[in-house]
Amino acid sequence: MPRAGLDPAAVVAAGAALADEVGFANLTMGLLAGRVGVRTPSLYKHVSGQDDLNRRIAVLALEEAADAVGGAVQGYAGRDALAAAARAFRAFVLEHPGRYAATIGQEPSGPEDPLAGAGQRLLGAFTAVLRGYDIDDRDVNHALRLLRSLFHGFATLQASDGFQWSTDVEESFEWLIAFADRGLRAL
Amino acid sequence: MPRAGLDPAAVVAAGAALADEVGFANLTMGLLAGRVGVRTPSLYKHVSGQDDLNRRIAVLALEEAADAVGGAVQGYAGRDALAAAARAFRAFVLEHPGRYAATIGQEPSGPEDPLAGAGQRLLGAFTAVLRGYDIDDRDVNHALRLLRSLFHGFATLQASDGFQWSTDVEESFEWLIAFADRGLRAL
DNA sequence: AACCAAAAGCTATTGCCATTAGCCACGACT
DNA sequence: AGTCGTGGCTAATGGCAATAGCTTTTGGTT
Repeated sequence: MPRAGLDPAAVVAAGAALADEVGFANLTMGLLAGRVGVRTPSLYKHVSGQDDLNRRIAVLALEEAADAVGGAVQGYAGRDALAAAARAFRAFVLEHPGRYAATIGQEPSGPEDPLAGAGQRLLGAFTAVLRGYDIDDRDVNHALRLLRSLFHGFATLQASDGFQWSTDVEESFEWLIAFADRGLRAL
Repeated sequence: MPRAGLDPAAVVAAGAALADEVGFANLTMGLLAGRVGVRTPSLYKHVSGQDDLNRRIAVLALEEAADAVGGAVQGYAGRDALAAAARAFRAFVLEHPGRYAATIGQEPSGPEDPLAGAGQRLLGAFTAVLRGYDIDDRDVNHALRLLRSLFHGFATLQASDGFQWSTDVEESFEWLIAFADRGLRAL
């Protein structure tokens, strides 16, 4: 039996890719094992179980999302930055619905949890967007939560194809960006 | 063996209550059976399986949410209506996290699906809120999606205790309502 | 009042999935 | 060449969903 040359990172990456393909809810250890060319119990040499796998996928997703949003914002400010961040975030969720779903309902066990760090990085990317607006210090946290709620809500509703989002979703999203921009400028 | 006197509605109601208590992810057929005083296979006389149960819980949750929001809005208009709807929706999600979680990721199979009808009712309650604002017909749908995204996002992030929402979540929520109100009035 | 069919329970069983135990081969390093 | 940790394997366990098939209650009909 030749070695498969796996390591935790490879297993997690494959798990994330598989989750995107088959849906997070349908990600099983057996399916993942088949994908990486190994029998199920062998996966336990790299991750300690399904919970661990899920958490690691969530961390990966948050880091990638933070990179995507952070990268998209580079060189922009104000409305342009907001639009870039929003589009990047939504694109990420739609392209990687499985790994993003892994982040829902995960909460960091403590400040040392990698999940907390990854979450902070994503939040930081949105904070950068807010710096382009003239917002009172007291309002920054509220505004941050607003943006997070708005984008998370829109992306997840669309990803689950919630309710007859039949047409012009793009248009609605652009409208939403404009709405948020007007509101933030008016503070 | 005395009959337990169950019917589908009772099973679904008990399932929803149990989901609120133990979390939607931990709702199992065995647990529900124990709760209603019956052995597991007997549940299958009332619901066709776990998927069916989940969908029915989701329908119940959407109907209840629609009732809560619709009722709260009665007699109010404009900002008052918006605030009432927002608070009612959030209160519902926080009081019934399990059944609300059942609605996430469910998509109606067709226009005949009860899930579609229940979703429409909830949407209708929010539409009523928008009537209190002077919104161009072309924008109504966008605004509806905005509100749905905003409230869904906020509620689910808080319910999953997303990111250190440590304190002053109430304040953030009121801030968010004010933000949306200003934006809608400015249209 | 007796009867009977449908409904609603039950036990037993199957099969899938996560997880653990314990064995064995590969291969890097001495 | 020897050795030892790592990463793979088979086998087994336990939980859960689901199905099969039997039995009892129940409510309506004669």
